[in-house]
Amino acid sequence: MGIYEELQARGLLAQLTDADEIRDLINNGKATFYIGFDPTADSLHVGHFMALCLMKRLQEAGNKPIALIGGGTAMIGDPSGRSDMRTMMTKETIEHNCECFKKQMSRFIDFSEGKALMVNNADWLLGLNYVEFIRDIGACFSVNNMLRAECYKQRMEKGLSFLEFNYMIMQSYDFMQLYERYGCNMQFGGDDQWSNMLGGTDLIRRKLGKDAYAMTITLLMNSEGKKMGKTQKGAVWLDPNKTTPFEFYQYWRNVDDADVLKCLRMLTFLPLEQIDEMDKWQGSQLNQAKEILAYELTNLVHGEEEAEKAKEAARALFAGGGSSENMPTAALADEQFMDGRIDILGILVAAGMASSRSEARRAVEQGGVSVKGEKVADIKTFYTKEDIAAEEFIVKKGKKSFKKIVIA
RNA sequence: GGAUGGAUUCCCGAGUGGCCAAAGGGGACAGACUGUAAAUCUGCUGCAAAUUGCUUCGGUGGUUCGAAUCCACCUCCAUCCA
Repeated sequence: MGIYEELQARGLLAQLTDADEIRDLINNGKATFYIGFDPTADSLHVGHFMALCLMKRLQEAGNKPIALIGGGTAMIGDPSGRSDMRTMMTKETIEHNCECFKKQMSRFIDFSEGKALMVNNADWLLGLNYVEFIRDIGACFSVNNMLRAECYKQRMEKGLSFLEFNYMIMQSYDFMQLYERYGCNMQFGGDDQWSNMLGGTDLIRRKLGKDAYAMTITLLMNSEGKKMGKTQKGAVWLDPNKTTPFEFYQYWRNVDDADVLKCLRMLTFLPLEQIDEMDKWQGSQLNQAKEILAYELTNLVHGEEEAEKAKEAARALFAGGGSSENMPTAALADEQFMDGRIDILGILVAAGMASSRSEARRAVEQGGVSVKGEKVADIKTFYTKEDIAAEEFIVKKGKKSFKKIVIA
């Protein structure tokens, strides 16, 4: 089975410009491909993770990946899949984000000995001369065609600025640059990138008279059709300082029944036979599959040690037993105590389990808070430093939110 | 540049002088039921020293005893015309 067939079996392939040609290229290690990452935040998230996995798989199959960091395109902002305009980022922020991306990517992709490249499109985009550029490149794009592209259609109602309208052209130009500079003949990306990617293959055909290919991977959607990897608090990040390994683990541990197998196939590197076996599991047995999913992904992103810790902590909290050693912890500083004591609302806020005392109050009043396994009935319950230091002080809010409280 | 419509709380959206911390829905959070799932039902959803007080309805001023609501100017957005 070639890599193409494997990707297909995992349900990753979405749209391809030329299936036969692409199969031949990637199965035989003849592809030099690129995936673009726009540095819109200071950490990669789950969406990027899929792309990184794809790079890794293809690299292992002998193809050469180019990670393109969009230091230039980020100045514009991709309107695809957006209902509103992106906030403009400063150059400094973008540069900082680029640095963060580089670090995180090297965990997944082997950049040694020219096995992979990392480039920044700021290198060729920022120095462009406007008039030259639109004469040379802009002439190749039909506005009529562009407006028909799905990514702009959605924006026609809410409004689209000329700035963002240019995004497709920039991305197409990137592809052409990479083709000329590094012989890059393929572009991969999320399915929402399809029209931008086609712009690139078209441009290469028009300007260079050469063929290049594009392929998109399925976006990871849950059974309700929403993009996965987002929580109410925002994205699920790969940076442990933004999303702790425990939170990361819990995110996957809690996916819907309907989504577990899909996630296993698309995100993990487990052999397909093993996943097919799990496909037969039903009902509460799926809980095991979720544990495997959570463990595997945490292992990939944060390493085995963190994955073990997260698993241990989760078992301690939910299944009883296990050690509480690795449980998420919040430390209270001296100034958070008044006369040597602190009330339950203060603890909840200090531990980040409630965003305001009002919110904490509601949680307590509704019977959702317990300390050391006992429900807290009164919002005026106080604890002294000694209470907290004496034995393990575990605060639980709701069913899934736990923190071990310690004194700083 | 001109005409018209618009900006309300996490989101959508009602409110057009006091009865408004602001209907309704969604989401989130908490409770019941469960398998750390889904569905369902209930509660709850600005902040706080909490039967009270304080700060919110794009911005800045004004009218008024009293403004999300009226007036002026400004900013941003949409639609049509150029």
